[in-house]
Amino acid sequence: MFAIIDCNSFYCSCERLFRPDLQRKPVVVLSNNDGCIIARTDEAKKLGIDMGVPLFESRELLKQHDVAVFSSNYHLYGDLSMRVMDTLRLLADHDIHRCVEVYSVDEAFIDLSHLPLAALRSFAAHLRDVVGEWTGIPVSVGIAPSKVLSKVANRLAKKAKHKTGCIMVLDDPDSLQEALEMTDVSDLWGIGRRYARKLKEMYGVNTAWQLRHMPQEWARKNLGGVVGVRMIRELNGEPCIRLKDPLEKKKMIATTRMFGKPVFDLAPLKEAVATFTARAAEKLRRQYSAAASIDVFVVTNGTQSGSYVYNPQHHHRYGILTHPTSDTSALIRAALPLVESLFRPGTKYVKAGVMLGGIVPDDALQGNLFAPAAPQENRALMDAIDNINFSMRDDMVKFAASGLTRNWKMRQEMRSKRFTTRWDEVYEVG
DNA sequence: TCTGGGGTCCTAGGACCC
DNA sequence: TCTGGGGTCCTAGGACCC
Repeated sequence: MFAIIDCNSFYCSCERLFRPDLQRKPVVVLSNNDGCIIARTDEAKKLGIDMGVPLFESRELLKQHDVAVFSSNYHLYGDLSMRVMDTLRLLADHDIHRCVEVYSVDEAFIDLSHLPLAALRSFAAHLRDVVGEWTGIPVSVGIAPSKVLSKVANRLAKKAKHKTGCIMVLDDPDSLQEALEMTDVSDLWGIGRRYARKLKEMYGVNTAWQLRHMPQEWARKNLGGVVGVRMIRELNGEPCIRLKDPLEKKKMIATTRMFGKPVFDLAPLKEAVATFTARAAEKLRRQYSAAASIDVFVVTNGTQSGSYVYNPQHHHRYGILTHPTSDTSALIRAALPLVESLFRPGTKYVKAGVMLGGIVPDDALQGNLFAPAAPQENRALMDAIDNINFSMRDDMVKFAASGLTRNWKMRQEMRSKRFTTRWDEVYEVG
């Protein structure tokens, strides 16, 4: 059996921790750049505020109902996420390295195959209560024989909080059938917009229960090959998607941002890309990896005539490094010529980003026959910079190419304080 | 005026090899 | 003039996730 533990309205719950006055009030959190709404409490959902809608479209509604609006505060959410995950690991401690998979900032799977069926419900309640007590974050728990089914359980637990106490265990055929009949295919983990539409319009498959009875060979042809086959098997209670090893490293590392205001010149564009490269390199070093390729992209908002149409155009270019590296200066040296070659004067740029690929462990760097050996002496310098930036303040030490002006940086007008990670912003009591 | 950021897995198809 | 079969590696692009 698998459990999925999911924090309820995670970002909003984080904000509420430091604003108890908002406990029963509608709260929303905005995406970077205060662009759109990416988290809502139940109260906000009830007002008809949808996920992902642009802020400017819902301003009226928010004002009308006195909704509390926050810019996203990733320092805070990241720190609270760590506390929740640490708690889960502690509670599931029989094999600390294999049994908890942190799936996202607010979700974790736990492998419960060692527990007797009769113990599942009380274990779930224990998780919910202890996490709530220690971190202040409310969570929902779904338990079922496969990951896909546990997500189904979790969703239903959350939908009827008062009835379920945020816990649902699907451990017998009847409860499983009932749950799958109540679940629209579009609400399944792994069925997105496109497949949901295809399933309904072409095949008349509307519920998870119906999908469960489709043949595997049909799924192989029409639902993304082996991905579709796995979906059918998971729905039938046969686990096909294992827990991921927590030591696995990322295969791609990206840092991308919308600009606070549009950029027209090469200089700030280069500054931005250098800054993103430095950030991506930090992430790379944090997992003890090196990258062999770098991809730079810029986004223009397309042609604009008459009424405004959001029509982003991506342009990218990539370079291969002579040998894999995690050295910020080497990566910036590779990135800047790519920006230069992408740049077109007179163009309005709204976003840019850097993606590192060809990621390998940095302790086993393969030599390049045609290039000098990889310079590793910068590693100590890089570590020093990382330590200073982590403990003192963001970007206390940075590369000159990153610039000092940063006119392009994002807007965050309604950000709460970083209560838990910055001494000068720590929460004050009475 | 204004629309996030960071990932994963899979498949098809081309280049290349023996 | 004829023109196989089996494999690997890489990239682009599609679909999905939170």
